[in-house]
Amino acid sequence: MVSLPNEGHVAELADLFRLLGDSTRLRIVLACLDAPVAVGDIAVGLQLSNSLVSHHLRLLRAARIVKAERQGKQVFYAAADQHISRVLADMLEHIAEPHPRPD
Amino acid sequence: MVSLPNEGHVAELADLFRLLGDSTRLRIVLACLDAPVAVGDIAVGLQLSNSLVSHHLRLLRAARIVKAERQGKQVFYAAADQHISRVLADMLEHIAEPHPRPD
DNA sequence: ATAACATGTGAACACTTGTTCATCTGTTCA
DNA sequence: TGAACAGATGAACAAGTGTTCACATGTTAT
Repeated sequence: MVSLPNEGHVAELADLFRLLGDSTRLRIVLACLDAPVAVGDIAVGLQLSNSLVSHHLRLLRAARIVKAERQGKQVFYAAADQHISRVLADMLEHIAEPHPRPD
Repeated sequence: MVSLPNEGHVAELADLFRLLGDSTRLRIVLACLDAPVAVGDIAVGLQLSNSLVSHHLRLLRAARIVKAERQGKQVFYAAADQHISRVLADMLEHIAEPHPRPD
């Protein structure tokens, strides 16, 4: 049951979903879902350029999907809160849902 | 706790989020979240052209975010399953979450 | 059959956006 | 101070996408 969000919240909601709506960016979020990871390590792990990862992380951080914490030369990123994990888990369940007959 | 989705699932996940990532399309989803609504009624309710609503509904239906049911001349659309509502609810909670300090 | 209504669809446009490259800021250690 | 490392950022381009317009499809009635 979702109490209908007002106009402003709809735009904010859409912005969040749009950020998760790119495969590269989504993989970055998934990479730092369980524990903080440094930018460079994300880049290596996903085989992306540091620049690209950094660009995406900036957007994700601005939307508070991830949070950053500096440790020396490195900056570690992690999922901002539990809700992000839940959103992902719910959407995975949606995918897992058997699609019977239509359309 | 999210068991890491494989490559194919990441793309599928991203596609779903991308569809919810447009304000117009998101409003359409919200409009038929609780009960089936006809295309024309959605258009009137949101002040959009029938054509635009239809275009969006096609994408949403292809991704099984909404399901369609014909009744005479009209076609009623409704959210496909509970997971969609949950995803939206979780993301709303994320927005409601107080953002304490950083940046 | 025809008309009227509801929805679907293809093409075309403007606009947005992901990616790369080059450069810059900031931090640590010598 | 300088060099070396980690990350951030702006510009520019290709590719993708939301919207409109005109027209097609399908359904119910006369």
